[in-house]
Amino acid sequence: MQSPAALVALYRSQGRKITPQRQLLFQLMHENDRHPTAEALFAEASAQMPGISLRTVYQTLNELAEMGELQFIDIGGGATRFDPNLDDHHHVVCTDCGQIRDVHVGGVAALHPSGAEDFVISEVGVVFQGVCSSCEKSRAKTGRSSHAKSPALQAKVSK
Amino acid sequence: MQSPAALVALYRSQGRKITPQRQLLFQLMHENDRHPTAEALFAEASAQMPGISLRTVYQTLNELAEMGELQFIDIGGGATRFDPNLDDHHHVVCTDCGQIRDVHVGGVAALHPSGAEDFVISEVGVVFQGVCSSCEKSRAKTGRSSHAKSPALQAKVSK
DNA sequence: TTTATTGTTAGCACGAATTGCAGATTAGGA
DNA sequence: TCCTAATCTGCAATTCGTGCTAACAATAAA
Repeated sequence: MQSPAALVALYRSQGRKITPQRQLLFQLMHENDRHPTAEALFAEASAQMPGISLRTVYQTLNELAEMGELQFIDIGGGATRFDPNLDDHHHVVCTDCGQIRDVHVGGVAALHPSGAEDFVISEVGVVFQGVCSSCEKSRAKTGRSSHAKSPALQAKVSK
Repeated sequence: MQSPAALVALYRSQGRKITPQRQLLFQLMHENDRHPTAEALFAEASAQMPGISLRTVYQTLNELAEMGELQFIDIGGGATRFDPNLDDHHHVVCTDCGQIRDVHVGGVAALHPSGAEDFVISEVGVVFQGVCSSCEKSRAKTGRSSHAKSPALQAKVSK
């Protein structure tokens, strides 16, 4: 998504009001690459603005999504996460700790699905699943093939 | 997933019991390529076995997933859907009506994410988003660029 | 076939995530 | 400063899925 300043201008140009809540959220989301859930963002926001409502966080996120300033990613597992990165990118998910990281992948445009000839494709998303280095370490240490998966991810591994 | 008969044998071999509920669900899921939600499957099952519980449907689906007989797919939009197709395949989603179709995609194994060098990747999933032919038709007919999206998919389009 | 043993089922309460609603507030223009 | 529409907040309601438990039924044993 754009910078907080640019968003303020964009909002103004659309007749939307600039409230302190929105400004705070603009800041917290700007260049945030942690793919937080609404609850997580709410927690961060609450730290700086005690009375803010979770409802407002949801509203603002939806607003920004409608405006195309951010995307929702739903990689199975309860809460929807948001991604302010508008570049052409994809994601890797650690099946152990649940972290999501942005990655760039070449050759995606060359992929062609057979069996969907009657579809007009507009987007392609690739999700890699694996184990991150820190989880890999704890595995080796404890000897178990995998420690407790983030509950949200259990049996949720889609192909 | 395997045929109902094979599943019965598999269940027996694991000391699990063969109940009429399970048998019905085995049938309904076998070669089902509609990627139904638990609710949808429950509706189909209820038609043939009036008293069956939604709880039982969820339980059986989880059971089969644990046994590796089916996978859950979570392409944003409320309910988790299940896929009894164990082949190496991917999905196309119609952003209008929400239908999901299996597709085969070549070259997926050759994709390499840059930015995840510290991950040990185990799976790759590709999701295409587009509009199916029948939705494309209704678009042309009504002139609107897109009719009401399945509510579950609104602003849920992940990349 | 009858019985004993356990795995299963059915329901309902509960929990997490998210949205609908309505009254109280407030940003911004006149 | 005043007005009005846009916002925010808090709570109820909704959706999807799971935990718990008493009633039940599939099997193995007698």
